Amino acid sequence: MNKKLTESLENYLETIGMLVRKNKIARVKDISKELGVKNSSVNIALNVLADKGLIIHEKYGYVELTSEGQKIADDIQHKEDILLRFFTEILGVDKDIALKDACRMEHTISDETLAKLIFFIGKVDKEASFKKVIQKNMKE
Amino acid sequence: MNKKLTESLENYLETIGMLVRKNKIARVKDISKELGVKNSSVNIALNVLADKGLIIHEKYGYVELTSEGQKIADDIQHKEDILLRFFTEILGVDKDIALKDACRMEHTISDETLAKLIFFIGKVDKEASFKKVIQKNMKE
DNA sequence: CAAAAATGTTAGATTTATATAACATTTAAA
DNA sequence: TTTAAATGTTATATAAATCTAACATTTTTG
Repeated sequence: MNKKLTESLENYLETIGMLVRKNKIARVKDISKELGVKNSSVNIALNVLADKGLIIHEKYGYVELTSEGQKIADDIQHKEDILLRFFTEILGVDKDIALKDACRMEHTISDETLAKLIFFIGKVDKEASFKKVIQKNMKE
Repeated sequence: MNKKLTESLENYLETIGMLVRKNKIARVKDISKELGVKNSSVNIALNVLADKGLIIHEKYGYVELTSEGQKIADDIQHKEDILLRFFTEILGVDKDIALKDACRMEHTISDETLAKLIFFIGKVDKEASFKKVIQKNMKE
């Protein structure tokens, strides 16, 4: 029943989730500022997300995530977090660049590849010797 | 002067490059089959690419890459290759899934992150002990 | 509280990428 | 070598995501 969202809609959901976490509320203005688009574009996207049952948005009011919308927002944020950690902690990519990459790739990475990344990071967290070997090899 | 191509146009260029490599020539029909779109869609994309000076396409004729187009096609293919190798050889992702991921991420990975992946793979190639440690930690 | 400022919404336009359907050209085959 | 099949092109339509500009509502402030 749940067709895949577009990258754009995923970004709206993720941004709403972040704003609610940070400010308790999410407003059209904040979403547009965060994503670098116009209020009118946000409004159109919000209507689509509301139609899909992923947010609640009363006219001139705040935006809230439904539980389904929250789940998707969390899922995307999780993908971003994993990719960011992998790029910075394992590959040693500069943080700003790593974040930009993560924000783009979070929409396309498969569950399988994500699981492998999680496994990899988990191993590095647990096994100090593994971490050491990687740091040694990835430096310079 | 060279604005970034859309993901769609990158895919067309990459596909043309692959077909020329494989069959010596690239035809509209083969491009549409490869990308799962209609001939008419291919035609429109070819007009755009020709306008940008990336391909040569005479009416009812074969499609050729200009040297600039070839360079871009090679660049994208290289990104795909690196991502595919990383996913399969380092992370142990199933090949089919890894290829799909690579085909999507090749359009968004930054040069910096790509360079780190290349470095990582290069180290694994050169340092047998490094490879061993990864294989041991990534198994099961 | 009334006016001004800020914020939100709607209508209509643009761009990109696709499709279908009709038409044109080229290639293959009877 | 003419006709049928395959291939390529064009015209027109649709969907998604954005924009600008006009309008509506809410909030702030003098």
